[in-house]
Amino acid sequence: MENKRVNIKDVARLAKVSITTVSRVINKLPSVTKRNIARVEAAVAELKYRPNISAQRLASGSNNAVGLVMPGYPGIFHSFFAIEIIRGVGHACEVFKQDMVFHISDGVTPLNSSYMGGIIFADIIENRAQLEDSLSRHIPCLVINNVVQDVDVSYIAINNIKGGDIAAKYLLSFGHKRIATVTGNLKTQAGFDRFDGFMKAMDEAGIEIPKEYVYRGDYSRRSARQAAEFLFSMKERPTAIFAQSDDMAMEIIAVAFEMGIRVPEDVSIIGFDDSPLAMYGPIGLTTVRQPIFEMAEKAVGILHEMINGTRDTRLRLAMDPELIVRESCAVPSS
Amino acid sequence: MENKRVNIKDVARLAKVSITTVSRVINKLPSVTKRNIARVEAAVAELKYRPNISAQRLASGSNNAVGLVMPGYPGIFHSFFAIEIIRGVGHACEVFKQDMVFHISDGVTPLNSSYMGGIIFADIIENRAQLEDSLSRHIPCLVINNVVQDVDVSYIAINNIKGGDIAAKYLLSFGHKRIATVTGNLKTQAGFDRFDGFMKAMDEAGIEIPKEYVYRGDYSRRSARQAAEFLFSMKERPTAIFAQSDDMAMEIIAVAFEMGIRVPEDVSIIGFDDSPLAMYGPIGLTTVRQPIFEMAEKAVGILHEMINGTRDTRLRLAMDPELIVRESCAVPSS
DNA sequence: CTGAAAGCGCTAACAA
DNA sequence: TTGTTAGCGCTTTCAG
Repeated sequence: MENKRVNIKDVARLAKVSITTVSRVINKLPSVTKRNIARVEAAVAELKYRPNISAQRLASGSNNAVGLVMPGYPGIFHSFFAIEIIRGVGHACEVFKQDMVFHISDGVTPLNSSYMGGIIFADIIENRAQLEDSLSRHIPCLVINNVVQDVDVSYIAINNIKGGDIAAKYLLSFGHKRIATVTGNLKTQAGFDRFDGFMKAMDEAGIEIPKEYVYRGDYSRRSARQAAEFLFSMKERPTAIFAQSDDMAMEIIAVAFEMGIRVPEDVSIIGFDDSPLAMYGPIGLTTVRQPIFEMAEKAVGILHEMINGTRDTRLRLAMDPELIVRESCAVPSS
Repeated sequence: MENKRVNIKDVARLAKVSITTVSRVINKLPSVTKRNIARVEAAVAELKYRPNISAQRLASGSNNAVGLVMPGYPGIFHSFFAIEIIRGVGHACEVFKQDMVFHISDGVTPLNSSYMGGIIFADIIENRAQLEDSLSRHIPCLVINNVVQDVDVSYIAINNIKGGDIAAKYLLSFGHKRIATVTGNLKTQAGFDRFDGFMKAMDEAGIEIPKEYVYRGDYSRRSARQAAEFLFSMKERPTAIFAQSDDMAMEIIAVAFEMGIRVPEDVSIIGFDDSPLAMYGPIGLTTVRQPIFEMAEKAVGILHEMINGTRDTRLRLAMDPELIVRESCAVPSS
């Protein structure tokens, strides 16, 4: 039934060379005559031979699959963030001709780390144990999307403080004074930092944000809807709102439409993410773009260097977000 | 530098048993005394030993990583569909303790199939060659989300014809007569089938759909917006619209709001997908749910059976979609 | 119930 | 440039 897999020996036999030569051709080592290369390639083609990767790894000791470990909390897979990471890592792996072993982590199941040449941890939340375990095995690890202080590991993060700052300054540039914000989950580093950067910039500008203008959301559309209904029904409505995710920003705009409030004439809205959603809808959403895809791509490159020993110092990198101007912000009319 | 990995021998030495016994404990084979199990486990813990998967695979001949190959066309990663597949496969792999090797296919790069015990192809579009190649190597393959006729391979698909039928019948149940549809990409099997099922049901019910009531979209929000603007500005407006994706349905609703057309009073809208987006927005979207996650999960189970020879007959399964009633449909007022 | 020994398919010295 | 040979770390008969 299971028709025996063709192996390197079969190829060697057919090509009338040694298995070493076949191995050399497969690995594109120099020092093989053209004639032999041709013979081997012909045999490979005829037999449809594919090297057994497990054997290659075992024999060579090398291990070129990059692991991507993502937290599995509900909702993450609907987030733009998660998708961009998968895309970025996947794409870079394609380029580096490495396999990507994808692991949705429950924080408990141990990783088959022997399998992976290196591991990228996206967002350390509950999988700190896995990270430390892998580290203790001397497997190259890289954390993305999180600034990690308490563990000696390289990371690439997004400068969310700067992101909050960018949003704040942009709103201020129009002369807004009554500025509200709908936060993401403040327990996450990203959520806190965006908020922090935003508030600091306001402070520096001498703009005071009253408590009622700070609505603690959780990135969900539901929370944004509640926030919008609350803010829009205030006696003294804000003239600008910084929503800490595009999803929330879009929901706020939707509520505004429903309530007959015009964007950006009556209220300016700025989001965060530059999700593709931001381009559609009734009005283009001005937002702060996070280079998630680029971060993920870069991570693979760095990991690559770590794996082949080109890099051994700890990397701490925070990538800067960028303002994307569309139509949802303007000077206040009131 | 690279501190030597601990291997099964080290564990055996420390536990004072043979490596065979260690292997047995690792693989949870019976026939090991409790005492020895304990000794081995202690040694494993102390040494932080992890079996080398490449060696395990090589020695056992087995190969338990499931490959997931997805087309890489632009936009796919923003689709609800793709995410659900990744989640479903990822989750099931976790359960079966298999690794998931994720491959974003460009249709050209050959797969490292020797790596995988079996492969799940999501949506055969441009990667037919890879599928056939893998098949010719006798690697268990399973196609999901596509009915495949011309290749002898098992598949699990969604019954989109039925889905179209469900949408049609639901709209008809309210007594709608002027019914329009905004199609997805009709070149895709899913798009065509939904349209087909819908039209047939209309036909059977004796309802004629004029040409202008069929707007050929492409799943994009942009196309939906155009469709909505077109349909809503007709002299004889449809009283109900079947949008062949939730994304498009949401956009149509947004346009309706902008134009002051009420949903569902003036126009009923039914979507397709049951994307999480459908739950938010100004009004709950009635839609047809596709069991994508379940399909992906099931695929892993089936593949598992194929891999260990429990199943060898070709499987052709189409899973039924299901109506999800929310608030966007009602009896026509005009 | 346990252990010795023979590979799994491949790479990497080392010789020739 | 090529081939011989010894493992890589583990599983799996097969004896004991």
